[in-house]
Amino acid sequence: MALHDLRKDLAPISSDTMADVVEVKLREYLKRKSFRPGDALPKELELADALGISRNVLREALSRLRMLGMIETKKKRGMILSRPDILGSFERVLDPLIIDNKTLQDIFELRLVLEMGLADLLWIRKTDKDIAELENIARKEVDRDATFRIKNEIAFHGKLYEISGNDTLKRFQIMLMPTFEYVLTLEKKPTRGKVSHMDLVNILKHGTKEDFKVGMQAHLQPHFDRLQRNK
Amino acid sequence: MALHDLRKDLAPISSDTMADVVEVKLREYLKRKSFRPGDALPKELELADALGISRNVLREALSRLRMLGMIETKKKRGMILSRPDILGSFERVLDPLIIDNKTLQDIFELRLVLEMGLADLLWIRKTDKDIAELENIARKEVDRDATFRIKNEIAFHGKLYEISGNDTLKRFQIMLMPTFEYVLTLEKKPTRGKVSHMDLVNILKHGTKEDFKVGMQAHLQPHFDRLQRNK
DNA sequence: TTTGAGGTTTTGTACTACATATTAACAAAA
DNA sequence: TTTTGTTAATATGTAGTACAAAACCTCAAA
Repeated sequence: MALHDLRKDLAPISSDTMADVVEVKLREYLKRKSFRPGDALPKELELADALGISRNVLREALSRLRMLGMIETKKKRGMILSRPDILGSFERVLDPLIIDNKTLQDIFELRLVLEMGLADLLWIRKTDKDIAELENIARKEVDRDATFRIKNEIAFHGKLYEISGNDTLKRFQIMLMPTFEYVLTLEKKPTRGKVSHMDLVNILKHGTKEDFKVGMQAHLQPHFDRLQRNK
Repeated sequence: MALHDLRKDLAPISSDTMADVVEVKLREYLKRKSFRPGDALPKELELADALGISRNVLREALSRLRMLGMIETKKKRGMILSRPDILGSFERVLDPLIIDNKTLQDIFELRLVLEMGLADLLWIRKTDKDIAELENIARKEVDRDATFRIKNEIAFHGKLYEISGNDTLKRFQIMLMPTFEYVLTLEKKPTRGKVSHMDLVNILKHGTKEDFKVGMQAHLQPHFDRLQRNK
């Protein structure tokens, strides 16, 4: 019988290490006991004893939770539960160089989707001050070289997310940006939409939300064209 | 002088553990040497020696990278670099119960933004088969109880993301869903938009992309109203 | 050619020991 | 009485050793 036929019937056994198991158990434990941020956790030896494992393994699992920001430890006070930074761990693995092409493409699209969906939030939160600052950014980019335009492009869209008043969203898009840029470099020719940043500013100032959606779509049209071509 | 005044001038010193440092160093090392997925890494003892640390500390750092999916280890073969699951670590911390309210709200909005920005992708990728399946889901939800409607709500929007053809996006929204639902339960009265799922299906079938954007906006209008109120 | 035995290597786990930082308690000094 | 200094206790951080377990290799035997 061929190997791949066998594989269908007998999947390779999953060999979780103790640290893997303990990590899950600890997370379940924290949840079940409904600890609140700031609450003190049992000490390492107690946990290790309770789980019937060495302090070594326990610490490997704790190290993971500590990386996620779920717990903090002080030398004598012991461990306390804390609020994880939900984007922190995401940031660690979001490196264009280690992500496969399919996922890179997915992230590229994800940013397009975010950009397109931003209008409703903007219209709820935008202020005259915001728009003035955005206009400042847009005004700077005429007649500058490519390097500057890229930096300004980031500044402009970054400011848009800032206006959305959503810190998580803003941080998220900042993290997505390098991947977005990276995918662009894979393409040969530079792409520019028919609607400029300044056009978008003017729509924000005098236009309607629907105008803005149409405008943003036109601004990003070259990217959508590419998706269409690779369909 | 008051304590918080002092804090402004003298920030508490950050005491990174060795594991923290080693984790960063390892990530830099992997990047600098531009390892490719599948490449074998030096063995633990060699790494520990090179870094001048105990195998213990090294393993705590490795444990983190292993959690992120950046490396895999086999008993004798040693460690190999692998592709991290970019959403895996995100999933671990995305629990409504341990996230602060501000971030919960941010995530709620994030999902709204995604939903609103989905139209362009849908129009590039949708097929008749997709729409038929979506219609099936929408048809089922008439005259059912609340529990069923929630499950169906998830199925419907899940299918939408599936049509987008973007696996990362789909997984992402599935992970966001519990948080979204959780925020909804914080609200008193249930909210229903003027545009139903079936309406959206019909727009997908016969309408334009712009119609769909307007429709989706109306569908989610109650949520945006709430944001507006809490402005 | 396949099977089996034995040896080797590398990770996985356990245990011990000690360093270090932090807290608490108490004594001493202003 | 309040502040400062000292000491002891304690939990985490780090190091080191030892061995188990799994995977691989080689070679011999069926």
